[in-house]
Amino acid sequence: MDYKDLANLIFPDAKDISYYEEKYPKRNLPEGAMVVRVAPSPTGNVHIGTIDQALLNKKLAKQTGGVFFVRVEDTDQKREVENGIKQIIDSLKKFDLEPDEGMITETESKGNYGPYRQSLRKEIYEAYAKYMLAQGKAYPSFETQEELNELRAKQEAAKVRTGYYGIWATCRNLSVDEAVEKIKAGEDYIIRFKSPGREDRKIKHKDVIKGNVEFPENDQDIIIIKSDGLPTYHFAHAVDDHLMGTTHVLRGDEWLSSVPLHLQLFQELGFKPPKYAHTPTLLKNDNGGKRKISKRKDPEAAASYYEEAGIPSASVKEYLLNIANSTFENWRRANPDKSIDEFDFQLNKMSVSGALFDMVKLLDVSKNVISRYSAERVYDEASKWASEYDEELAEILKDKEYALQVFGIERGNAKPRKDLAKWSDVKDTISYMYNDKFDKNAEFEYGKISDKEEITKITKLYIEKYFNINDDKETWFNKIKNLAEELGYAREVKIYKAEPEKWPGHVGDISTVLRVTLTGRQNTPDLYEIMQVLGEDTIKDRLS
RNA sequence: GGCCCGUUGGUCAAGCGGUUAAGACAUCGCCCUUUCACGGCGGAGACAUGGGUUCGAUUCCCGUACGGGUCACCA
Repeated sequence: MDYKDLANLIFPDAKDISYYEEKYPKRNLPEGAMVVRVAPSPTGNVHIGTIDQALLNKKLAKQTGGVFFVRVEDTDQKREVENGIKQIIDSLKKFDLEPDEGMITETESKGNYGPYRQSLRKEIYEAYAKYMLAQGKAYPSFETQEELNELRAKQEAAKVRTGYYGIWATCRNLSVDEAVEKIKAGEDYIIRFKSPGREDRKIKHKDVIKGNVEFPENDQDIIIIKSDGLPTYHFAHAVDDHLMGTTHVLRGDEWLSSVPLHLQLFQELGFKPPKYAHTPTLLKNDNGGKRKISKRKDPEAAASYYEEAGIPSASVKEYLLNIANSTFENWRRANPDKSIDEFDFQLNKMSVSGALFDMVKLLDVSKNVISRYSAERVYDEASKWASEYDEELAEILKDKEYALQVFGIERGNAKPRKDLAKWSDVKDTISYMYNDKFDKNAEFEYGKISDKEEITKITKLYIEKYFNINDDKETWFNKIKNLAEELGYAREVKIYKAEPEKWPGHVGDISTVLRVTLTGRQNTPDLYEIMQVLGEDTIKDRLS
C-alpha cells in the first residue's frame, strides 16, 4: 500500500485535478488586470466591512479592466443562517456593488468559474485533497474532538505552543498501512495537511498594504477536510482562488497571521499564490478604548443599519473611500460632480492601522453628498426610504409636485443647502411646509419680539399693507424693511447696530416674527423661497 | 502567554533625515447674512516613551509602554 492507494481508498470517486485545471482555464485578461473577490459567509447581518471590501475590490477590478466576483463561503453549516445568501446579494445591490461574477440569487450565479458557493464545490476540494494525499502531502487524522482537547490541555500545562504539529502530530507518522487499517475498521477521520514547515525558520512576505512582514514558518498540520466532508477556509481559499484566477486577495487584517500557512498551501499544491492585501480593521470607540467593530455589539456594524437610518449608500461609500485613501477628500473637493468611479483608488496608499469609525464625519460627508443631489433625486430617495421606514413621511411626500418645490428650496444653486445628512432628517426639516402638519395655534418660541400683541400687530400690518405673492425677492425684502420702519424699528441691521438704544429692534427681528409665525421655528431656509412655495392662501392663513 | 501588526491634535490623516509638522471632521471666536444651513477668516490642539545611529531625528535601529490581531473540525 502506498499513498496512492490511501488516496483512492479515501476518495475513490474524486476526479483527477487535471480535469478542473482544464475546466477552469487561465483568464484571458489584459496585462495588469486584477481579479478580485469578496468572500462572505452567509451568517446573517452583512457586515459593513464586507461592503467596504466589495467597494474597494470592485474599484480595483474596474480600474484595471479585471473581474470582481462574489464567492459565498458556506462551509460552516452550523453558523449558516436562513436567507444568508440573499442578504449578501441584496446588500451588495443596495450599495450598487454588484459583482461581475458570482451568486446573483440564492441559487443562481453567473460566470464561468463557478460554482461560486463553496458547499457546491465539494467534489473539487476532494479532488485536490486526493491529489495531496497521493503525494503524501496530506494524511488522515483519527483524533476525536476530546482527544484534541486533551492535547491542547497538555500543551498548555507544559507551556508549549498549542496545535497539531511536530511531535504532537501523532497521526502524521502513521504508516499508510496503519491508516488504511484504521479506516477499514471504521474509525472517523479528517484530512490534515502535512506541513513541511519549521517554526525556527522565518519566511518573508510582502503585503501590498502592510509592506514587508516576517513570520516563523507554519508548521501546523491544519485540517483541510473536516469530518463533514467540507474543506476548512484555508484549503478552500487556496483551491478556489487558484481555480478562479484571483490575482489579489483583499481581506481583513485578521488574516495576516495565516499568510505563512496559505503560502505554504499554495506552494504544496503547486499553485501560484495571489498577492495579499490586508486591510485595516474598522474599529470602534469603546469606553475610551478601541476595539474591532462587532456585529453582535454594534448596530453600525451591520450594512443594513445605514439604510434604516436613511444614510444614502453613496454617502457610506464616500466615507469608506475617505478612510481607504486620504487623497479622496481632496479629489472630491476638486471634482464635486464626478462619480466616485472616476477616483483613482490606490491600494498601496491605504492606511496600515485601523481607523475608528466616525459617525459624525460620515454624516458630514453625507450632508455634502445630498447637497449635490437634485430635488428630484432627493425626492426619489427620501420617498423610497419613507415607504419602508416612515409611513407618515411617505404620506407627506405623496404630492410629488409640491414636494419637489419644497426640496427645491435653496437647492441646485452654487451654494446648495446642507442641512440634510440622512433621510430621517427630512420629516422634521419640511413638516411646516404642510398645513396638516402645522399647528398655527401652537406656542412658538419667538426671538427678541415675543409680545403677543406686538406680533399680531406686525403680521396683521404685513398682510394688509405689504404682502404680495408676486413680488420679486428684492421688492419683498424692501417691503419688510418698510414694515419695520413703519412700526418704529430700524430698517437696516447696520443702522441698528450703530445706535442700538435708538430702536426697539431691527428688520431682522421683524423677519423673525414673520418666520416663526409662518414656520413655527426661528431657523429655516430662505424665507422668501419658503413663502413662494407655501403660496398666498397658506401665508394669509398663518399670518392672521 | 507565544507570534504578528501598529502608535502624528478629540477623530481621520499628510509626512519617507533638515517643514513655522499639511488638510478634513469636531470644537472655540470673528466676519458675511433678515434667522439657520452654507461660505470666509482666525484660535486652541499632536509626533507614546527611553536609549542609540547621525552634524541633525516625527522620519532609521533597539528596548519599554499602550492598542489591535491571531493562536478551532469558524470564517
